[in-house]
Amino acid sequence: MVKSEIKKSLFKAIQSKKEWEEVNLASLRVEIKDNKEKNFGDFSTNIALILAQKLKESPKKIADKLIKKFPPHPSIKKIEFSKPGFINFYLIDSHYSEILKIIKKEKEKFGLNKTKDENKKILIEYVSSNPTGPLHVGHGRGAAFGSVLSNILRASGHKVDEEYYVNDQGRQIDILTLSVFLRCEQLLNNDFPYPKFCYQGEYINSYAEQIIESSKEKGSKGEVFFIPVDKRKRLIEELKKIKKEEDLDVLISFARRNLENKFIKVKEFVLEQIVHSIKLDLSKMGVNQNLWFTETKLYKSQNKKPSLIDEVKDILERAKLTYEEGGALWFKSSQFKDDKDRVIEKENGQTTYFASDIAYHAHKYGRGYDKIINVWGSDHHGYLPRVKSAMSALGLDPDKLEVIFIQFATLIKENKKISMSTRGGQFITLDELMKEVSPEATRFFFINRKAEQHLSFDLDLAKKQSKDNPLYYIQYAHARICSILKNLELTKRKVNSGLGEKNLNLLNGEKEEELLKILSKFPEVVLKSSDNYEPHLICYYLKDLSSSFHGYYNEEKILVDKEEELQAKILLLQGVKQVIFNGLTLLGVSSPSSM
RNA sequence: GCCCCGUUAGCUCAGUCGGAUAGAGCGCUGGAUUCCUAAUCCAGAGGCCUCAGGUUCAAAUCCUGAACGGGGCACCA
Repeated sequence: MVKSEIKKSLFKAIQSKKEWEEVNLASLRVEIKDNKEKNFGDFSTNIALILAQKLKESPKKIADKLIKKFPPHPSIKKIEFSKPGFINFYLIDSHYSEILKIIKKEKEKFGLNKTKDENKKILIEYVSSNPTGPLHVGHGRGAAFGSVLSNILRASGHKVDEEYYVNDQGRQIDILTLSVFLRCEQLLNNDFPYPKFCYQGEYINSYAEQIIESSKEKGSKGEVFFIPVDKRKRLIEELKKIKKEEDLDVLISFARRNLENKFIKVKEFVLEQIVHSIKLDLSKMGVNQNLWFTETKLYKSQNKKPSLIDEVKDILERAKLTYEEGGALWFKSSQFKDDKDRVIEKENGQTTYFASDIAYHAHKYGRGYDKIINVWGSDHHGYLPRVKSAMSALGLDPDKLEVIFIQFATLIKENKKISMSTRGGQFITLDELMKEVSPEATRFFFINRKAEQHLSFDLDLAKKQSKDNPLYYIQYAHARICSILKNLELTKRKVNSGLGEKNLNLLNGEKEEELLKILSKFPEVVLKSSDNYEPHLICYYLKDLSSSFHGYYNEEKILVDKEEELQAKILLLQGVKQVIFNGLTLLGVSSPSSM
């Protein structure tokens, strides 16, 4: 926070010089940086170097003038010029220890941004996996990312809604329903063929069994036929003819015709089951979206008004941004920023997934958010230009929509990659992963890498209970502090914060200063990770803090006899404990008091 | 062919809107426990920041090109 004050003061200093009137402050890319090297003070700025170019004056001269004009600041001890043109700021010794009073006061709110002028209303949509099967490892990364980012954005003062978009419409769901039907038939007649293009997962069988069970209960005596007996032969013949994926469409319409409302009922049943299990998996991981938006909603017309999908179609048509070709309806997305035009209504009259997405995103815009964030798998990156094109076409600001692409995750076990093909049901589900390691570790390890990086999730490491495992390392630091505080109680000594606050100057060891410095950086780290959508920064920060604490712990005895020193140290430990807690809470991970 | 992401120590990865001597963990070598949790700590070795140009007072960082790896280019979702 001192940094922003330094920047302001520097600008004031510039303005106070007549010969520098022309300088455009807004265009200056001034930075105030933390110094790694102690000899250069606490902060440094490059302002003199930047101005040197514009003013055609030496950095030294500029720096000298700036230093002279720099208004006094209670936390700044001295300001110095240093080659080749930096200005270094040295803070007074007590500056960093003051942070302990602030932490003490703000407690779990420390690190949260309180500036209200930049608060935004944000919608963040993530996971949104098709409800055609359980979540797998790839979805887990998106889930952890979206959830933690939401926490962080909230911590920075924004109002955040978390949403899951359920694709409960369209062909994939029909294939899913068909798959369940065919499994039912197969369970009742072993010789019934099952196409390889249908869903293969074990969960399909389980749904089929449930359906058969419930049909039995309803009175039909044991033997249940879903397809009318006279049609079964025909169906088996059709099944034998299936050569490619598209051939399934024949079966779907066959099933729809002959099963009538049973098809819809089974579809609804299966969807409900799958969505339920998705919600369950997510909540196990601590992911709880507060909004669930179904694609079906886009197709329903209400109060005699056209459906959302018809509405956007209509707008595009009236704007003459569509045309017919080959029996399909195309949107002229290439007029905006897309490589080619895209189909919104297929030859068979069905609208495409893209059409749904236009309507869906238009609806998001209509809900009054300042920022709309989507978390997508990196394999969808080519999809973004067409969605943005559509938003532009509808007269909406495409920049309001921001998409974060998450790279793929691979699992490592015993130093070997585990292959994860979704085909053939040979994939590892998120639930299995959480059973193998813990839900907490799952969350942490997914966040512990920036989104653009491919992630190797090392199962053995995530289970390890040693410093190799960064999560345990951090949690252990927290537990250690709790243990010390407990020991203090056992010796019948009491915490006296007032005395501690008066003796903060005793925290002058090298390790203590380092800890104080790290603690005071926490608010910046939260802000930065929020501004740049980089939750991983919190993980790295907490590792740093924990490492510094463990070093301190090994070097110095905390529970010393001298009361003043003891109380100051306790205050420091409480600060570290609080910040670890606040950080882990942002990550959605617990802070155990004993391990 | 076009587009997105990556490439930093033996391995896994950080690296501030370009800034002063490039960082951590693992692994390796050597050490630390009569004492608050050794589930820990300390020290050492280990670098052409993939390559080649360019911009700049200053490049791991920005621009151009190349190589390698992952992903994407549907009337699928």
